Amino acid sequence: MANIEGERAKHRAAQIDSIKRVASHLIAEKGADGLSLRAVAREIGVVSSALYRYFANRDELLTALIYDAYNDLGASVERSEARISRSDCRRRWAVTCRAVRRWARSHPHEFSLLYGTPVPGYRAPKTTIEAASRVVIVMGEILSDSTIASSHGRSVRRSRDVAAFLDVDGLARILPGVPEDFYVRALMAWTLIFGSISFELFGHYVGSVNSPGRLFDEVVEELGELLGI
Amino acid sequence: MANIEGERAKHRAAQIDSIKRVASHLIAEKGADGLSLRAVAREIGVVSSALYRYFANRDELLTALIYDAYNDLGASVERSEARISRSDCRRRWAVTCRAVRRWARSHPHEFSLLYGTPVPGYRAPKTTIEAASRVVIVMGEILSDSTIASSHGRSVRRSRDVAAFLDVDGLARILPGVPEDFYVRALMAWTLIFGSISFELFGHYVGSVNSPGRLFDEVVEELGELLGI
DNA sequence: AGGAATAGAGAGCACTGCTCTCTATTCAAG
DNA sequence: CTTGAATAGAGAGCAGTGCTCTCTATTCCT
Repeated sequence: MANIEGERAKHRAAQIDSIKRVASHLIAEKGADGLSLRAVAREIGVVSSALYRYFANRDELLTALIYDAYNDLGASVERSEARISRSDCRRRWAVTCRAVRRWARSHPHEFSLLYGTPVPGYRAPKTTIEAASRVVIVMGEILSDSTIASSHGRSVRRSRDVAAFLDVDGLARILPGVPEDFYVRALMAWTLIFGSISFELFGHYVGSVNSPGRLFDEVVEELGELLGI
Repeated sequence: MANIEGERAKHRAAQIDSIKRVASHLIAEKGADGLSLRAVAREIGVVSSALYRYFANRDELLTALIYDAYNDLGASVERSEARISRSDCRRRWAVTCRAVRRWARSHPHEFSLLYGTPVPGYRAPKTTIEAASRVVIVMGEILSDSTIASSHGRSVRRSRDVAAFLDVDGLARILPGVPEDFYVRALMAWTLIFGSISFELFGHYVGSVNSPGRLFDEVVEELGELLGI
């Protein structure tokens, strides 16, 4: 079972790769709605029913592509961030945020797939969530490092018991060393970064923002201050 | 031409109404992807080709529904905000933001239609943009009123020349009396309010936020402070 | 009253996701 | 090495989609 050397197993892996590659191109060109199994089959020179040997249905293929896209985004952001000196938290923060935006702008349809309207009912296989966390983890590390380094006494609003509405255990794993008072602001930063990019890509800034990139940089800086980075 | 009294004109208006009503229900139940012209036709007891007498294609019907949804959201938010004393800007701000969230949660598919992945290529007929502005206008008025009332000297980051990347004319119309230094923060607030709701509805808070409502309230308050409301 | 505009019916085209059956190939165990 | 099982793909077919075209009945306007 699952003989990795067999001719069949090899062919299978290659086919799955082909399917995902072609499907990925289709999505990049025409968006998730434009992804048609029949078009994929046509492209790789096979009849449409053959695809069902590899993916039970369209949603399953889409889920696989979502997983890959999260990993692509994550890897891209990790690479950019890794190039910056660990001690320069401000720059790490700015570079990380800009890397997210750059990926989003060069993969608009994939970004929509990840952060736009969810396509299936739910799309929360555990592996997907894990892949989705990669960007968040990078951001969390920066905040952690900066908090530890500066032990700043920056005033944070009266904290209220954050444990009442946040999953403090989960957040503590992403934000080690960061006081709970900061959790709300950290979530705000995460949300606003992706919210800004969505607003830009989805056209909501048309008519009020001429250079979304400049605004984004301002937002990143403002958030850096709010977080004490 | 356009005789509003004629039997035909009356029937036409009624049919358009029926179509939109049925289509709206379909979207509310199954989302924009689940909207099928044939299903609408079936429901109102007419053959599918007849619908093309009223809407040139699916996108045009969708655009009409988007327009209506923007207006429904706008009217709902305006109603809530109007109930608060004009002088109590903090409360007006909180109530307005909560009204947006309440509408979004009771109309999740419509919210996705407006603020999720854009469906056609572009959807920017002028009337739609106008309808979309209603919520923004309410928010802008609150910020204006609070700025004028308090003439606070709250410290805002070095301003940079905002005119270089924002449409200051357009923004000045929405934010009369608000100094340009605040424009970036105002845009941040707008973006974060809708970004938070998107993250909640699209499932990105699963695993880190237990009560999105509580988090939302915190965010609203934090934004209020950032804006000096 | 008669010609023009309109609403709807109905057939049809090209496309979709998906299922089912049937054949050819590879695999793995005797 | 052979033989029976597992697998990949082909091909037909079903039910659904958006949309177009033609044809008929009704309303409108002059």
